[in-house]
Order: sequence, then structure tokens, then C-alpha cells
Amino acid sequence: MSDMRAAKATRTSFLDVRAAVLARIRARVWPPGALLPTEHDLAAEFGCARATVNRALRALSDEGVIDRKRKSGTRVRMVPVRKAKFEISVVRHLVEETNATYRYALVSRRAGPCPAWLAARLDLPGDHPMLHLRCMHYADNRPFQFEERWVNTEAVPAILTADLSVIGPNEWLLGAVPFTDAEIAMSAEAADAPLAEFLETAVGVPLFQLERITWLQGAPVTFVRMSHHPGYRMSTRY
Amino acid sequence: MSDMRAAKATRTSFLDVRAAVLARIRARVWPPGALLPTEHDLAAEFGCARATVNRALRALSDEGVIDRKRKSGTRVRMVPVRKAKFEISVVRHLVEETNATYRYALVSRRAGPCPAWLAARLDLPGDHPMLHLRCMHYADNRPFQFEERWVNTEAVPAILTADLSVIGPNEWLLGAVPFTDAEIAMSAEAADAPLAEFLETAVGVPLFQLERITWLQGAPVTFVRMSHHPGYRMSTRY
DNA sequence: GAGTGGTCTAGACCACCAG
DNA sequence: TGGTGGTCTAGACCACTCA
Repeated sequence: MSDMRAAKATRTSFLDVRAAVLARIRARVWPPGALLPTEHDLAAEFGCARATVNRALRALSDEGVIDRKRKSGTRVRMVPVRKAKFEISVVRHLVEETNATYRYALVSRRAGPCPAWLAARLDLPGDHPMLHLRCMHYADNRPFQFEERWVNTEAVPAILTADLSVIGPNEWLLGAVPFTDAEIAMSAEAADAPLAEFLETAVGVPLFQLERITWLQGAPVTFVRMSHHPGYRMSTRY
Repeated sequence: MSDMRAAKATRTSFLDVRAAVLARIRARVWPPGALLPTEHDLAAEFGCARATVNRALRALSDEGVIDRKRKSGTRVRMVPVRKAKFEISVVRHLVEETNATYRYALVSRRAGPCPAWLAARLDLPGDHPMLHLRCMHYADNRPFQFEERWVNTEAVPAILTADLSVIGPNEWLLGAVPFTDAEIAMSAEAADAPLAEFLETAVGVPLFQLERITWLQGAPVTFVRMSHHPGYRMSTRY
């Protein structure tokens, strides 16, 4: 034991392998497009099990650094695909992360048929029953986000009896209804008169808008459009 | 529960375990906050190795469905954290995905000291040498994106001799310089006079703007601000 | 202190696919 | 059709953390 080399003091972790491989890619030892040694060979070189190498390479593959194919082997990606992850969560958390006081208000609540433009978008019949909700979210009593939402009451009948005066529909839905698929879209839109009023700004001011549709096994659950206060920035590190 | 002999026809995959666990969470067998059985117990129940259960649960943990802690065990997340992934890649790919013809133009290129606001933002001295680039990206000859970029020429001296008239700085940098960290921010901004001219729109029109800073082991590499044509939507499914 | 997840090993079988 | 990655197993040790 005492004459063991320092390198073998710890068993080599998949993180070690990952770091070593990444270092060589960065150093252009394996330039973009190059073929890496096989898992077997790398395992031999690093003195670890193939499963360890496998996990390291799988991690790099998930990160978009390398591309793996059976038989052809592992190659360095020509253009690294870095994936930015956004945690789309609850507004309340967004606000509270800034150490601001969060406040929620239900603006309106009305059950009725699905509007035509939304029916087309969700691939629903035009008279499909929906619940239309409008809410405001405040940070330190300043407007933070205006939320306009339609909920498919056939998919989520329980929302008709839910008390949405205290807890927002976003949080209620997250806790009550799972979803299998979601689509989000971000854009810049000019404030119209109602938006300007709710967000206490002027008509025409650019607003960061986020739309989301969620489905539960093919059936649309809800559509929401979130319009943020002027100057809002959505950011992330990766 | 349903089939015993058929179930053993194939070895149980971690995907089977993942699906089964997810189904129970969705069915509220394990409601939000509930403690799941240990990996050992689940392995026994599913008739597989603990490593298989581990991989399944690790996947669910990565997806934000469950929360794992040593000793305390595995719990269902109160609020599922769904992570939307954006592949921040090259503009050219974005354009070509829409079956449009991509065109790139270098608008201006000037080496000089870092502007004060950027120096502050990047934590660089005010006179740090930078290369300032402005480019246009077109889709079917209609303005798609205006790119304004500063490159740290001390970190990337090679860019001073690179030919950026044909290939954009984005693609050039991706192929030439690795980065270890990045920060991106999205916002809605009103078009100013130059932007309106380049994007062929009116002053004040809301534009979807994306900023990114990249670092290589702590040293800032580049800052870029991409302003998109009016009506641009950035979307993803997850 | 003890229970739980985190990880590594050594070996094995399988699926896929380029030659 | 052989080589490569994908995965599972059975067992083991370790590290963190809660009681």
C-alpha cells in the first residue's frame, strides 16, 4: 500500500475521466471531428472499468461535446452544442429569489367556450369548455407579471371548484395535474392598453412575453401567456 | 403486478423502472413530498440490480421529478421542476432549419479599448483591448438578426487575423475557442435608430434580444448582443 | 452510529451498423 | 459479420447526513 503511486490513491472516478477527456478535446489533442479511442482502450489507459469510462462519455454526450454511434465510435462534435437549461418554475419563486415580497391577485375568472384562435392552436373544437383566468403577480407591490390563462376544464374539471383567490393557477395546476409535454415560446411584444394598465406602463412599451402550452398524453391541459414588467430579463448560466 | 412470466422475458431496463416509478408518482401512489422506498427495496420489487434502480432514479432526479438525499432518502418533489433546454447554437442553423436561405454580412470591424459599460460588466480594466464586430444575418434576404459583439483579443488574439467576411464570428469562435462558462439573458427591447435601419423596421418596435457572455476559466472571451427581427419567437418543446 | 444514496468493478450479453 | 457502444448484474466500499 505504501509503495502505491499517488495516482492510485483514489479509485478513478468517472468525473476524472470526463475531465481528462474534456481537457484533451479543449487542447485539440482530439480536434473537432476526431475519433476517440474505444471505451475499452480508454478504460485500460485510465486504469478503470469500462462502465466508468462509459458514464464519463455519456455525460459528455449529454452535454453535447461528443457524438456517439455504435460501431462507428465516439467523435468530437464539429460544433459543440451547448444546451442552456431554464428552470421554468413558479412565479412566486422567481420573485422570492430576488428577496422581494410576493403578492398574487386573481383579476378575473370566467368559464366559457374556447376562443377560435386558441382552439385552432390547441387543436380543439371551437366550443370546447375552458376556464379563462387573468392574474397579476407583484414583487414588492410593483407589477411583476400579468398572467392570462385558459384551462381545459374537460381535462381538469377540478379547477372549477378550486379556490384560486389565494394560490395562483400556476401553482395549483403544478400540484394537481401532471403534464407529459410542454412547449414554450418567448417573444417581445408591445404593450396594449390593458397590459399597460396592469403593468403600470405605457402602451407600446416592449414586454418580454412567455407562452406555454402543456399536454397530458396528447390532450391539451392549459395555455398561458405571461407578460412581464418592462425591463425584465430572463437569464441563466450554463 | 400484471404479468410475471412475460416480465422476465427481457431483463428489466432502467427505463422500465423509470416509467413505473413515474406512473406511480403521476397516479399519486407516491404524492408530492412522499418518501419512496429505498433503492434496495425497489430493486427487490422490480427484480433487478440496485444499479438499475439507481440509474432510473438518477434520471428522474435529473429531470427534476424527485429529490434525492443521502440518508434521508428519495422524495417526490413538491413542485416538479421542469427544465426547458435551449440549444444555443449558430444562427445559420436556426435559419436553415426553416428552409430559408442564409446570408451573412460583416457590417463593421474595429479594434479598440473596451467601452466602460462593458468593462464593468466583464470585470476588465477600461482600456482592455477588444475587437468590436457588427454583423447581419439574413433569412431569404430578409433581416433575421443583428449581432453586435466584442471579443477579448488578449484571450483570443487569433481573431485579429481571422477572415470574418465569409464565416461569422459566432461560428469562428465556436470552432476556434472553447469556453467553460456562459451566461445568457433574454429581454424585450425597443429598436433604436441603427437597429431599426438594419432590421428594416421602425424605431420603438419591440425586439427580442439575447445577450451572452462566455468565459474560459474565469477570463471573459466574448460578449454578444443579438437583436432579432420583429415578431421573432424563440421556442422549444420539453 | 447507522442507514441511504453515490459510485466503482469485472464480467457478460445484446443491438446496431459500417464494411 | 465483427466491432462498438448500451446496458444489466452482483457485489463492494465509500460519503454524507440525520437521529
